[in-house]
Amino acid sequence: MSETRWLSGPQQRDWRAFVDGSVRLLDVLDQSLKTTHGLSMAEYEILVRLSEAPERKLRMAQLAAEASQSRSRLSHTCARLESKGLVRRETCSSDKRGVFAQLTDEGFHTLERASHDHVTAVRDLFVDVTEPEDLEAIGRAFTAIIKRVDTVR
Amino acid sequence: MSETRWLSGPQQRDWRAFVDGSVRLLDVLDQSLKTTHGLSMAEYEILVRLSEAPERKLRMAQLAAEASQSRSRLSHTCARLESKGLVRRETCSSDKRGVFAQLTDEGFHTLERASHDHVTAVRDLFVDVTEPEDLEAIGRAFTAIIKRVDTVR
DNA sequence: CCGGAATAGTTGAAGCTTCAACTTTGTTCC
DNA sequence: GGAACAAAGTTGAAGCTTCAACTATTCCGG
Repeated sequence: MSETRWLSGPQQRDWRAFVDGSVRLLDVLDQSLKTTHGLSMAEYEILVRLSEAPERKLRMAQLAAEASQSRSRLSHTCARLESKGLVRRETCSSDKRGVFAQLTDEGFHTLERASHDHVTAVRDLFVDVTEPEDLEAIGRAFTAIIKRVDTVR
Repeated sequence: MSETRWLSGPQQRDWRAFVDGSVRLLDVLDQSLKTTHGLSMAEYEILVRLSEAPERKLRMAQLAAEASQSRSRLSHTCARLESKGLVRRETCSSDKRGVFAQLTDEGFHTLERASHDHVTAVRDLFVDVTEPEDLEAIGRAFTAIIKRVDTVR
């Protein structure tokens, strides 16, 4: 076991700012979605991905990948969304192991309402307090991180 | 209710890269800490804050604020850490409502071991795939976000 | 100095996530 | 063609977080 290579002072400050900031930011967005629309951010992400898919439906595995969730978690969450009437599930005819999740009309309208407030909050708390070039840097950096992290998962 | 001001295409890409990337990154770090040292990242953060405090102890409320956790969550988590022998709690003599959490020696040594691997992972998955100027941008941006979010909480 | 409001922290239940085991269906290859 | 293996999802239990209610103590205005 090698000697630990600690982060430099500035690196550590930047890293901690990110961890604290992202935890708090995602927390507030989650609360806000939950209290005003009864959705968690995880549920919201699922509705968004479905709304953008052809016929507003996706296979469970793909939906899980796009929403960065485990399959198990998606199963449970979809069950909840289904019982709220926002999503419907149907088995895939060509591959009988498979299941499609599809956004219902009610789900779509719930998403329309929720996304208005959500985007407003994202602007208020994130975009509007970040310099445009810093926002680009964030996009660049996290795109690379996603690629890196996915090699390890 | 006003018209929704959507994010621009690039803004949306940057925002989504951040959300996906941070979820996946924090996820992997959490798994890794959990499997190799039996600690969640939330627990790890608590140990870190305590280790840096004078006498390695802090009041519960301050610890909660520093670790970006609710008091309730901290109570539960501290109870678990206490039962693992990593933390000890004692009431404050000057304010009998108050409680100090203190890192035990065992907690300190657990942290020493865990932080080695954790920092290595943070380098591998975050620092080393990010351009230095992008890292600075992240630090700057999230420092501002913390300030903004804390006005709303 | 007393009664009401505020602060510190805990608790138990409900809700969500993770984990491991399981069922069903598809794929491979001999 | 069928045995072994892999892939898609689901399930229930255990673990962690959130929520609301609660106790105990301190602060503050009159």
